[in-house]
Amino acid sequence: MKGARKIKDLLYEQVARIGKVLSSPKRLELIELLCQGEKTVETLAREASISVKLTSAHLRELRLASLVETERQGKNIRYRLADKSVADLWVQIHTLAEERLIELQLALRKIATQPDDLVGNDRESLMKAARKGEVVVLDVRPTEEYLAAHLPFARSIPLEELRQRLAELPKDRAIVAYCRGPYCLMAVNAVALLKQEGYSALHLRDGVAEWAAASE
Amino acid sequence: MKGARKIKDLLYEQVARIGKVLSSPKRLELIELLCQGEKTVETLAREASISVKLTSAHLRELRLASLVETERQGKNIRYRLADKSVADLWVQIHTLAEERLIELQLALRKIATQPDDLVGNDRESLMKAARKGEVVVLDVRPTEEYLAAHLPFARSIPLEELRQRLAELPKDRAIVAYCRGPYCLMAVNAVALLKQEGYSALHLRDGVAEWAAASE
DNA sequence: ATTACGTTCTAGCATCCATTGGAATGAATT
DNA sequence: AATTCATTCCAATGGATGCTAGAACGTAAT
Repeated sequence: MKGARKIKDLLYEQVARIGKVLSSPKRLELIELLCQGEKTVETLAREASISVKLTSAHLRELRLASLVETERQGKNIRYRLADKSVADLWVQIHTLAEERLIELQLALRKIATQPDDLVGNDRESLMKAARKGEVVVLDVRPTEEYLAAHLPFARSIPLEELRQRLAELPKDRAIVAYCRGPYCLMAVNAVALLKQEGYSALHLRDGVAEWAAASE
Repeated sequence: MKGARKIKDLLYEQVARIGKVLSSPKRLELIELLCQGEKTVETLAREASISVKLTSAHLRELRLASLVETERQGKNIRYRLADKSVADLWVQIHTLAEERLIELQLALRKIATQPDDLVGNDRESLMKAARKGEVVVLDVRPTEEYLAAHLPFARSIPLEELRQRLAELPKDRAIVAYCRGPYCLMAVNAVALLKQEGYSALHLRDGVAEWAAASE
């Protein structure tokens, strides 16, 4: 019985390794980016606004905790989440943070579109409308991310191309834009642009990870 | 657009607050203990094998992250999880750790009962058997924890009293013992004792938190 | 009043972490 | 051979964290 403490300490210490990995904002951002699909270090560094070297160091931590895997592809090294459960954990932890942390709620309110423009509570009815063609679900992420995974019935127009490709969208139906998730600003910007141009646009906070985690 | 980075940094930083809280083994242990029900600081300190003062400091961190709540009750202050989602997060993070970390798998194998003695994959059939009375589901945690919550059809015999109360258990049926979860050694000890005394005993790794998280 | 329970403050110690920079190395493409 | 992508090593900085300890303080039961 005397060794019980030692064993327990060992067990909790191992779980805490996962917690440690989740304790860095930059690593969380990298995880969220990897939820969108495989990416190279360069891409991750650019999209997370940090140096390649620091990105490499953070990815190393993620790799040591077996949360991500790597694969060489020509000159590049591609990173991906080791398992869907990692994406689920990201969704769960950021959802819990949004529920519990008032500071986060306030910060999110600042970037939010008008509350009226939010879609979210009823995934099923959204899908039903999308299936019937009553709404257009619009994926404004970069094309590669759309190709890696996207919501059912979603069309792809990357935010960068949106202004030139407005003609592809109907003005007589609601357009529901989404991006990487609630901390990504692309959909917010897309909605702002669309409304300004006379479209009826709504904002879906979910990304593919949130959507997948909810449909289980 | 220039301020986008700042906003994002702020958002991920908030989520990282939750990660930070989960990065300490002792805090994880406290969370697991609180999954068993409300507890006083003294109790938590004793059961986590740390000083009251350090316990207080860790609980403070948990409180600042809104993961736990307190309530004064006479001389004592009782802590409880702020929400069921905190218990769910604990289950998810330790489950993911068990999936991804080989070191944790190895450590768990050391304390495991014989693999034959493990129950787990099929909660439904276990419950069906328990309902029919074909097996006895035995909760070996302290009485207060049993009273706070327990598995369906479970009987309570705290590990400390088990040896004296063996007569209450049938020898012609399987006894499935559980405790606080996979990192708690009480059920392992109970199974060892029961088998030694001629009972057919099995070990259920789940605790009430794991069970609740799975039935959603 | 005394006691028990718990928090807070101060202080100190050791440790780890994030970040940056420079330099070197490896692996694969061109 | 030169270039690109990525990791690694070294070093240094600043800051945060875990733990311990002593003392003071607040709250409520007895």
